[in-house]
Amino acid sequence: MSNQSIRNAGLKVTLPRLKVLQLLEEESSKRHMSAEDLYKALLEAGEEIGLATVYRVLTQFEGAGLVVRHHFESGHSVFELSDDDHHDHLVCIKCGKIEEFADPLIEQRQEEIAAKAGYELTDHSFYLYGICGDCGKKK
Amino acid sequence: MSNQSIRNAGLKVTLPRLKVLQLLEEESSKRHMSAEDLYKALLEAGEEIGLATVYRVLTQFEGAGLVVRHHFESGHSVFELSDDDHHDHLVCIKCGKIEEFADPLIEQRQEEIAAKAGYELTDHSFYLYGICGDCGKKK
DNA sequence: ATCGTGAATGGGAAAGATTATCATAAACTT
DNA sequence: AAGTTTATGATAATCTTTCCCATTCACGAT
Repeated sequence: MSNQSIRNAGLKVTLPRLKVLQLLEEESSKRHMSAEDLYKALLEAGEEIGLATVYRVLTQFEGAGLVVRHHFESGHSVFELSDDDHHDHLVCIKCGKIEEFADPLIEQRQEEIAAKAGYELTDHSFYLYGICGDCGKKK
Repeated sequence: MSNQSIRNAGLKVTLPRLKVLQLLEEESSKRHMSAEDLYKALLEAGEEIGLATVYRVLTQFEGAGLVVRHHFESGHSVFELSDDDHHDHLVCIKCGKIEEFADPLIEQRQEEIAAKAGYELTDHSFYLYGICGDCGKKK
């Protein structure tokens, strides 16, 4: 339950935090949302929340490992609920559709590359951009 | 010569374009520079140039394939002179040092992943973050 | 070398995303 | 239930990038 997730993250359970987390739980698998997206959606749902609070809460959630921040190409951040099994993203540059994938072979290769260069790997950012099947047809 | 590169890109050879390109040729292998970085460096070198021009020129260079734009994690763009052989980046999160690497195995795997999902791959963004050998010692 | 024209420039205003400020309101402790 | 601390919300501020437009520049023709 969202309630516990927030507590486990070491954060007080407040209404704004709950609302943001619940919305992410509903939507995050369908689409990746920006702070603005979440703010508007909550307003439309009749919630009273400030944009600054949404930004703050998202930053805290990110720090606590509850959500993952992505940059994609647009420059601004979008967020996704973090699940345990890591995955990367395949983004359609026409319609914006996002598919997720996991590839153990690439994961392993990354470690090897980092090790060879004397780096201790902490994180990575990996996005594939292309044209999805649907968009490819109707050119 | 920078002169020809600009012409080949289908752009008029102007002083600002020359200066930006030359600065990238000197610095780009050492560090990746933002529009602001380039602007300041040119001012300090006594050049008269406007910030808006730097942004415009970089966007044109990117479109012409002369430079590559990276987002890294900071949110703002940095630029690198593009060379023919593609490579990705390994970034130290402590000191900011950047190493380049190329891995045919990963390149090939990307194609396979995209194909399996029905996507036609157009681009990708791949960064590894870690702690470099130097920074790892002096913890 | 000079001229004319369309394209490029520079400076400031504008836009978009995000963060800082601070008085008010909401949480947890007692 | 009261007090203390922390979070919130509205707005201002900041940062990066783009837009606007009068002036200047590059380059082909003279």
